[in-house]
Amino acid sequence: MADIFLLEDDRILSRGITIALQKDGHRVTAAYSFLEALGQYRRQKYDLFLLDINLPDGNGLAFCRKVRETSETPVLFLTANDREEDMLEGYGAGGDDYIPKPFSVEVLRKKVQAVLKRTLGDHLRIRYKDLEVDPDKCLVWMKGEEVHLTSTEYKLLNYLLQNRGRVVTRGMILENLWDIDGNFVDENTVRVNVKRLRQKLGDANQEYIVTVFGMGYTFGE
Amino acid sequence: MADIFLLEDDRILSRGITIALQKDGHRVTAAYSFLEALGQYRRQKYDLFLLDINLPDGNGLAFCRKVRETSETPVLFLTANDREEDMLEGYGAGGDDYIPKPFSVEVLRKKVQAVLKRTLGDHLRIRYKDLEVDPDKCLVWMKGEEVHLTSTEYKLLNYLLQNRGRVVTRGMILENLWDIDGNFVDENTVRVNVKRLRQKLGDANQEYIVTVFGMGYTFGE
DNA sequence: GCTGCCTCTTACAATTTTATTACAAGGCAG
DNA sequence: CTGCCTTGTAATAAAATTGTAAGAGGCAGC
Repeated sequence: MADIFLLEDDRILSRGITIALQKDGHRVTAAYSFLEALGQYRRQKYDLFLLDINLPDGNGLAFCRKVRETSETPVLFLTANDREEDMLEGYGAGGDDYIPKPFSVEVLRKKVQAVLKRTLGDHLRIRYKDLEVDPDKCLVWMKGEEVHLTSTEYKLLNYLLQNRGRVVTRGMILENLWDIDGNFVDENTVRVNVKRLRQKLGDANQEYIVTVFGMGYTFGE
Repeated sequence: MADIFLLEDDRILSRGITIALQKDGHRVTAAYSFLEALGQYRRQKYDLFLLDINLPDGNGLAFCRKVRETSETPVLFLTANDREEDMLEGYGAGGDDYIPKPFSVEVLRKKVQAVLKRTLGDHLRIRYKDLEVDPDKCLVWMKGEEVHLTSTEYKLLNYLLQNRGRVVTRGMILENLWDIDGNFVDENTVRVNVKRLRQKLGDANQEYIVTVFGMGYTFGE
């Protein structure tokens, strides 16, 4: 299961690719033009970019370079088989592989699978809307931007994520995140930390951490 | 995966070779003239030199001798097929093999692969930015300069490298690098050793060893 | 609107965590 | 033994985090 960004102007082909990949459990975000892609791709982290090279209003290669400026996310190019120079340039722009058109769905799935296996491994990231959490690195991203959290904030976020769909009271949070050894901590402590977390996540409107009046907090929804 | 230095004045050919080798997972640094090569090649360690013999401003053979003064790094020559004397001279200058022009990309890849297999074996060097580590020889280079590390520092660096992408706590480091036989060592020991390592690596800005406040350390990123 | 309760927000000081430095004990080669 | 290098400890400085308290803002019931 991975997040895949697809840039392909042929809508019918795009639809086909999307369906094939979704069948494999991936989430696909499709863009149909260079400009649209530029506007969209930063809104979330992706595990793989699938880029058509020839676009009516730009070039997939340029887009690849743009991606490469800030990340190592793998890139697969879709290109007409007879345009060998495109293929070569694809590697030049930092692409990981290419799929010559026309291609069978099987080839596409295999290539995608291979790249994902190589790059993701068993590495698992948690995503919700524009939020992304990497439990291994203890890193958090919001709209693609890395957000620095303190360990308390990180633990708090993690706790809320693990209890998604449930309302957790401040008491529960205190019990789980603060070692209560007779050393009492004010419940307001939780409020302050929630506030700080919200601030760092840019979550003024409680899209992520939602207050349930009289109860506590819940994540999302 | 290896670092390859390419000296070839024909830019189109150079580009093609670069792309082909990158496809095989190698990193290629290209120089287009004798002088440029002289200035560049010391900035990093390479696993293989690919040298054109005929250059407008110098000679690949001379460059090869220069390389041979300080290292045993393998050298492959690119030479026009009809200049047999070049080929012979190539071996004289310390070259390991030659590839007659014009050559197909396949031949190039095979020869490169063969040489690397022979010289590197499964020997794997770790590189990150300007840092290079040879786990077999326990040697470390920074910006091409060898850095002397004590065994503790080396073990520490290695541990961090092996856990790249993960945050390791001071406790984990202690458990793994210090034989805790009831003989307790202060956690600050780790801090001090990290400090010493950073100093030797010239890593004042934590580009390599990054502190994760409240957690521990992580390598890179 | 008013009241009482719940939640948010803010600034600040205390605490915790990390970095730095100096020093002394131990080890090893000559 | 002597000198040099390594390495842990402890003390100090620097940096970052975190709890508290107090006031502001909301919400529900009346």
